[in-house]
Amino acid sequence: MSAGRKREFEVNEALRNAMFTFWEKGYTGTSLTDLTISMGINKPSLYSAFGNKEKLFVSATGYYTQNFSLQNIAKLRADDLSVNQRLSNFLLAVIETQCDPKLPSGCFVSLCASEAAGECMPKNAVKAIREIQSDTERFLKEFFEKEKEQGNLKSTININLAVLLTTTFIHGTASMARSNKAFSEISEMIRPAVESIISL
Amino acid sequence: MSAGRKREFEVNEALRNAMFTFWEKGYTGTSLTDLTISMGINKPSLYSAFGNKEKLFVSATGYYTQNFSLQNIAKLRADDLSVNQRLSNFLLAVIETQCDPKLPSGCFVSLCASEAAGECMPKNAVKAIREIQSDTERFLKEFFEKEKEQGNLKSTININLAVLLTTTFIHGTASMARSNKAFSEISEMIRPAVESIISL
DNA sequence: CGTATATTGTACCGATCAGTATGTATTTGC
DNA sequence: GCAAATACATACTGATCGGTACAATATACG
Repeated sequence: MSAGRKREFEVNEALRNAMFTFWEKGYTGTSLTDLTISMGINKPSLYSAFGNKEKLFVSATGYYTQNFSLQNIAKLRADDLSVNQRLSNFLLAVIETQCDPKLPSGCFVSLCASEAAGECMPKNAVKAIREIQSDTERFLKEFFEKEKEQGNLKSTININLAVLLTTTFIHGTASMARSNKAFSEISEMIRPAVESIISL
Repeated sequence: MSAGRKREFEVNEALRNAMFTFWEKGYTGTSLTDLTISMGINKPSLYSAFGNKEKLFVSATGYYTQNFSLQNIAKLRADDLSVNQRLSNFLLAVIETQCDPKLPSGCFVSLCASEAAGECMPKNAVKAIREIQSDTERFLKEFFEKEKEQGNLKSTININLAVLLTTTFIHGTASMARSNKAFSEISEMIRPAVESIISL
């Protein structure tokens, strides 16, 4: 082990809190002061551990992917369930996250992606968010393609449209959750949404 | 007419450009400098004509309502068309606006509503955005209720769910437009979306 | 014309932005 | 115990934030 004073905070825990702050306020809306407060450290510690605001944001997107995105995506892969059940469970998990009172409302990715279009975010921050989006699209595409191959969906299904309907629904529910619509109401939409996708 | 030097800019045109800037960058992301540039005036002119940034934003939401929201809502009221056609035309108009290359991408209301949840927007700005949202919900609710009364929808339809599905779809497509999805793809979703709502 | 009124441009205000220099405290290796 | 290395806390940087004071300019009305 190298010499030097020991770090007095958990990097991963600080990163988690940083991600929550970005999730709540967006990239531009989050100040360095917001971050140092939520992370419980001061600026020099932040800069030495994470580089700068942009790099911290990129790290935060990685944290989100590992601890939120991928856990929802996993719901698509429960082999013993029907297509309908798997897609429904996936959407339910997404909406639970969006409405969880212990988390910021809505969706971290959806919020920052909309912000990114305004061109007031640094390049690598935009890139990181775009990558989560394209990853999600790819996972959904693979899901629908596999189900189609296995005969669980119509052979005429338009897969690109199915993916787009799914992501559109997720971003829509994120917006509703962000506007404080109740989980009980939002989750009611899963059934009609899934049916319209599956019957394509 | 009162004495004094004449204003060298059109208030309504300046307001329009201010609204476009908020639409592009959100409330927090838009600086006074952004505004004075897009409006083609300098700060004292802005403050004398519009009060301050918050009041300018409130005025901008009014401009949006009059010139964008209400024009789309009008599509719901074409008496000679079927429910399906009216709702489809409404959604098509919304998506055309969201994807119009001459306008900022996505939806002004959706963007600012998501931003508002982060609590970095002044009170009256939040209030103005929330009012546009509740107005839209009220118009949609009236639309579905009237159609139900007239027997154009099932008597068992869940109207609150129909409204929520519609607004969720709109906010979802706004997010897609903001992520540069093509109009041709987004508009393809109208048919399945409308069918799932109408068949409730 | 002269005066009151309104808008303009410039230059400024304190506060906050992202980011850093510097000195002190703490740890390891020798 | 001492030197090198790392992290901490404080205080600072120039730039930009929203907002304004002030003087110059232009208009209407007496």
